[in-house]
Amino acid sequence: MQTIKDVAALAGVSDRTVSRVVNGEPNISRKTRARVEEAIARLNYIPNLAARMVRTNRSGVIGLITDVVTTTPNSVEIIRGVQDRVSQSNQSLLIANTSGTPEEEARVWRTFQEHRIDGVLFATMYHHEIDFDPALHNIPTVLVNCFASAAQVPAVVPDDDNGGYAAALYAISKGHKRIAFITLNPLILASRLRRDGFERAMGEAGLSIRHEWIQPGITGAIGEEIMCAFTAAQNLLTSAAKERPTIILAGNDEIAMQCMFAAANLGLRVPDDIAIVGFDDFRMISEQVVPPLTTVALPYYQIGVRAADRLFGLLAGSDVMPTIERLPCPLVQRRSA
Amino acid sequence: MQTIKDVAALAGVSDRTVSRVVNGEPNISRKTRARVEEAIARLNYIPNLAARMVRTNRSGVIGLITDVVTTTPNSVEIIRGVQDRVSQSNQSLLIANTSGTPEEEARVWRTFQEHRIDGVLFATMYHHEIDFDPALHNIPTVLVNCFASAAQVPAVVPDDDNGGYAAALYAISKGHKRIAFITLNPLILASRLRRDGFERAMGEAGLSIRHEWIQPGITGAIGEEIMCAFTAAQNLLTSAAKERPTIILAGNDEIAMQCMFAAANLGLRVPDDIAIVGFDDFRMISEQVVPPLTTVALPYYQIGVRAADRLFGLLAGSDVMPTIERLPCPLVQRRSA
DNA sequence: TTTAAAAATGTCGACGTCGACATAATGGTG
DNA sequence: CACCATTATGTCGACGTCGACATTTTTAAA
Repeated sequence: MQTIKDVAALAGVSDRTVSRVVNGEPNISRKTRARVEEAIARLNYIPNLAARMVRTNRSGVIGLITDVVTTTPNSVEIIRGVQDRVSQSNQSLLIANTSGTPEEEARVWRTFQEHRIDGVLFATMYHHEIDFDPALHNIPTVLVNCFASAAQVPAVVPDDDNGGYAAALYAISKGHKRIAFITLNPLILASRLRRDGFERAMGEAGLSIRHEWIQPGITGAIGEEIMCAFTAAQNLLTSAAKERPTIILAGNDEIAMQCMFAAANLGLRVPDDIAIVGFDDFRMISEQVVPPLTTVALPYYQIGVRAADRLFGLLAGSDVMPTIERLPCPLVQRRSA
Repeated sequence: MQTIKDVAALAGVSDRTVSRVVNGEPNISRKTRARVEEAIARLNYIPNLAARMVRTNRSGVIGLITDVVTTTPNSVEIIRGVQDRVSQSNQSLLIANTSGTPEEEARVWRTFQEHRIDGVLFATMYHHEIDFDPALHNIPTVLVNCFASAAQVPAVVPDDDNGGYAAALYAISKGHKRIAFITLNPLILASRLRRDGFERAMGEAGLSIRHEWIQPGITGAIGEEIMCAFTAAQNLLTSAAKERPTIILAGNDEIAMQCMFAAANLGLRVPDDIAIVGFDDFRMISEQVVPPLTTVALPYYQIGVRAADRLFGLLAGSDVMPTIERLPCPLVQRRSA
């Protein structure tokens, strides 16, 4: 592999001059720069970042730690957002996965420290609170899709509460009065937040909430969830037309999909007999279901971008935002409501 | 940050001895090792990989290049497989994304070369043939979910053909005679392969293929696909019971889902009136649809693991497999067929 | 033309680690 | 106890780059 010295020799200048050209430093004569660039091209010289790193003590690498990437496939969008932002700053992205176990997590942090990572994005695939002690790792960190209320760690999360609010508001604005809500697993934070938003909107609109119309669509301990949205929807929809809700807000798109199946099974048309609104905007479902799903979008891509953005801010010593930043979940109108 | 010399000073040995302990080299006396480890712990010393890299000229980092991660969320499984295998070998994973543009791709290769990456996994999110000139990059590379027939580049891909075969075989084994196939976009390689497998099985079973029962569920140029599976299924299912297929094999799970909606709309029960088999096993769909979908699983996780495995083989100079390795797509039995 | 300021280039060494080699301590053997 | 084979530890320098500083060249003002 060619080094800066080979280039220097060929161009007939000192290695330091080549270094300057490579790093775009000022005060290089036009002629010298041309000669050096010529030599670089001829030798196909490629700088050695490791060497630079040893010298400068900055790696230009950001680490992304994820827990169980697998559960929510759409959280790839977070990765994509992060990546776009990171490569825009000419940095690189090292990723690692804790599989959810503390041992693995420790190993990952260790590896990152060995790489002298500039900063870390710690992303979870469910929006939830975590135990996080920044002092333990000593690397600037931004939490993604999770937060630590004890410590003052910057975090970027979706605004589930306002998402639920938006869904309810939309239903109300369309004239619905009989509104049901099939929630996520109550053990999940997002479940509570989305429902809170829903109830807030209902309250503000002066609509009463019928408690038998708020049903969990998922139950069971985390890791062994049981999907019961189909049954819940079936129950909601079997009563006489006058008695049943005219719209179901679903805790997520899978639940919404099951509602659609329940409706179809009962011979009810969506959205005419029963309107349905999802949550998350998992395209694979929301766009492919028939009719396509009106849903509240989780801004995963934005979250990734913002998180990386804040990390760079942190590194530059200029992160000014509130510690926990909530990104809006916009309603995406399609045809199911 | 502490260096090996700080540790050496504290332990009262030479830096070289510390290095030996850190790297687990033999011939260190029990006592010395203990003293050094004590010092390491006390100082919280963490080796500097960059420095090691400069010295040894091996980075211990594998690069993963993906194209548009976003389109097929489930291909995260590939990443997860790669990651598990890579961290098992105590290497790290640098990932970057080309967004599908040649400029970005060039940039990514360049960055990887600067990092002196040991090897590259080049993954595409659709199974297809690519133009790939290994001489251009000069880094050991394994292709993932794609292949280059011109050059002799190791590749790991799903065996779509046998997947289609398995689906058809399953249908046949269940006594179905009237079998329809709603394909992927004919422009996609997987479409042809899956269909080939289907036709092979039909041929072997002596069943004739009714051409009006093979319909595309997706059409249009790549990047602007139009989903028409719902309509296709509707057409297939509106004829009288004696005249219509008893089972539909779908090109993927989204298509299968649309078939289920079409069936429901026509008042047909799955699987009693019409059985449906998907492809891909996108859990978000296949497990959540009602009834859950019998489908052919794309072994994405395995593909990731195998690809990384082969890359390490390549690096160790011992990759012996056939250039293009096809991983089986097993049928996952659920309740839609 | 002289002169000072600015621009362009060069010299040297350090970053943290480990390879090559040298040396010292230890343990058996005859 | 001398001797040699191990085993254990140390010395030195190089890896490729860039920071600090020095030197030379150019430019422009006096």
